[in-house]
Amino acid sequence: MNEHVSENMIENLVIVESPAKAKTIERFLGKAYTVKSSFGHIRDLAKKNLGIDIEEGFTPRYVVPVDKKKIVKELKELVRDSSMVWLATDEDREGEAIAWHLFEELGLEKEKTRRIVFHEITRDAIVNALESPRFIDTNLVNAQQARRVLDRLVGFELSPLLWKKVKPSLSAGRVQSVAVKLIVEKEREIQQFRPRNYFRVTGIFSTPGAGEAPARLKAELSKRFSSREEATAFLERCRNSRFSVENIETKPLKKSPAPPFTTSTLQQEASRKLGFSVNQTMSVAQRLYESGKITYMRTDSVNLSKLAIGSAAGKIRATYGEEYLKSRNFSTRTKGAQEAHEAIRPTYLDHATIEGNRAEQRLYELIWKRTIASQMSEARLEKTTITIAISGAPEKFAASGEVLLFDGFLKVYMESTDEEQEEESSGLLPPLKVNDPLQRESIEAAERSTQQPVRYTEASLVKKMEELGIGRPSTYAPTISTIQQREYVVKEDRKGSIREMMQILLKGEDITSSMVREKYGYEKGKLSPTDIGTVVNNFLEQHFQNIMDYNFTASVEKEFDEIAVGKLNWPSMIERFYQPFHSKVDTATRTSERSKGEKVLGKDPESGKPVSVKIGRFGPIAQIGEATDQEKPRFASLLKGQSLEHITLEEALDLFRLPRTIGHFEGEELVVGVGKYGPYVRHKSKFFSLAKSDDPYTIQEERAIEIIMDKRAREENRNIKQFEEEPGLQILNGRYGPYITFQKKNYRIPRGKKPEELTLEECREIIKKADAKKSSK
DNA sequence: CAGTGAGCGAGCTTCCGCTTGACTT
Repeated sequence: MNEHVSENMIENLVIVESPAKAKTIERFLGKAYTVKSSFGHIRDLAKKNLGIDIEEGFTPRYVVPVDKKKIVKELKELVRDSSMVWLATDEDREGEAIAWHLFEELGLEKEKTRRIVFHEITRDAIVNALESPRFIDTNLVNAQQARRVLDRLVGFELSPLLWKKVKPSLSAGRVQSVAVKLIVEKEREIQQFRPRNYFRVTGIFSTPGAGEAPARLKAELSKRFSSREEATAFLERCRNSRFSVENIETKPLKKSPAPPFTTSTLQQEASRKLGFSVNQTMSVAQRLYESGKITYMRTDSVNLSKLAIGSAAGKIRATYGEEYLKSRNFSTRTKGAQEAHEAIRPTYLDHATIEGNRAEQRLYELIWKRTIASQMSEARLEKTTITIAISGAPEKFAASGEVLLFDGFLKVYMESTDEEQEEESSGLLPPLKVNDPLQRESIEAAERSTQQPVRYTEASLVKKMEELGIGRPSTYAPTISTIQQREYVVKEDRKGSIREMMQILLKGEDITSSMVREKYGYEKGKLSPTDIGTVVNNFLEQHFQNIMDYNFTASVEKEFDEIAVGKLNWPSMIERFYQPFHSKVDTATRTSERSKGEKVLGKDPESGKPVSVKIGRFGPIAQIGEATDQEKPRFASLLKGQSLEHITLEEALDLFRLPRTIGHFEGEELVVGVGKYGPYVRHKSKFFSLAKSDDPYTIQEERAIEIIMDKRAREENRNIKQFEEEPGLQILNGRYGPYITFQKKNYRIPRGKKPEELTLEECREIIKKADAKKSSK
């Protein structure tokens, strides 16, 4: 003890993953504890040469990445001054590995190190944890190493193969490639889908009330007709039929609340109810977490702490009354869930709303409602179905209605679904008895079409991935960004089209028919594959069926579980996987052609040469002629929105009409083309982007000049002010409004200041302050 | 930054999962 006496001696150093968590725990623990965070993993496989010594039994080569050097140094210094180090990282595979990496990298001593875990951040949970320490679980760490090594081998052997066989800089991996496959397969289903039209029959009936006002009732026929003739024939038969109540069935119904949020369900509901992208949801949730308003937002657990359940109960009792309360805990059924944390819930359940920006308030409110509702009574309903008989016809009409007897949790929150509701069942039905006659008002046969499969949104893709056990709460959002960044998939809106559907109406004695215009196929923010996504997917499916199988992750997870309990040796598990995998990579490298998705569309009428499309080094291109010794083919990039799959010969030939000269201006040519950044007009070697509404094939000289003048006016407008004494300092108008630029750095103008009235002194002051603020951070 | 696409060769790209800054005019 004497060799190192420091005034800053720390009795206990506790290390957790997240700084926000560290702050909370420090509050619970006394002065004898210093709590720090590791900011996640502090070591990873080296990037060079796989980071794995395959020959040496897959020995991992771990390094501290540059952005972690600082925190590691800081932790090392703290460790030196500490009597006891408590590794309090999460109780799952990754958390155990983080603890082990800390132990190794910080050079901890076994006698001075304890490993503790807790699933919830409450005083009790933490105190209990401190009382029952253990040591690092090597088997669990090995399971993580196996997971890490497998992912590296897959990713770093498949990606370079794609660079050779498809296009540079592409990527493949256990998770992302399967996510892309889901989207490619959905698109295939949609292409194979053939809509079928049918007629749906609904009738409106009334009670021939004596005295009181007649009540109306809408009912649907149990049978659907596949043709206009059948539907009309049915209406003919109804013309003189009598209708009566055949049966009345009343059933009690219960609805239960959904469990509290996990990362995946939060992303889904925020997408459906608030229109947030998964990235947006995560960054808003991160802010709520950091400001202490919600619990941790990356979790697969639906568990609530006893404390939370108790305080939800108090809130519900006080606000809605005892009959609305039903405390319960949910259990997780998700594949591969590791449940290191609680569900996502408000830290303080008595706060129904919070301060913050609009997005934060809305997301918080959603989380609050979902959590509270999960602890509330079931809703009780009564569902009534009335069957209506038709004289002289076997078909029946049915009307159903739901009556809410007790709202329960519905008072607070109702989960939404991805499917569009066909038609909501009506509320209260009129009081009727069996055999009551009904007056037929009208019967309508409306033409409908079967729905094509629905494309994924970001959030519904996350749902699917979670179902398959692919990816983790911390990677859903990044994975979805990656597959869009690689341009495997795009998020798009579809305007939809109009179609005419027939409506046949029986009213009084007349049967009339009319055509009704109907919008269909409208989509917002749906994911669909690009050409590259499809080509890469087909290539991987052809050569690596096992990795592309939806069950691949589930089956390796089973083995990781066996490693985690010490029943399986991790290098031999990896060996068994790697042998056949690597030889497939080898085979594909040697034998397979470059996978270009090449397709011949036809012949160029001018030259008679073949016209084809394929994936080139820079993306999809069209080509006239073939590369031979004598000649070079002509190339043109496909436009945005065009695909190898759908492009026609005419559209491909059109591409070669660009660039074209459309006239002159100020004595120079006006040339229209399509470049990397879309359609442009070039004038005096300057480029001007065309508007979305301009078509490069038809645009005229006059409009091109207008675009040029517009741009010039905007540039003129860009300069607000300059100072003679300081020519490098300018006040400019930018995309986000006025700003100051000086020495390649930009500065915001404080609120309340008019940019054109700023003096040089004031500008210098603003810059000085901003720089000072920055360096202090 | 508004091309490119033949071929050579150097050097780069890439995984999943754990975390938050850095940027944010």
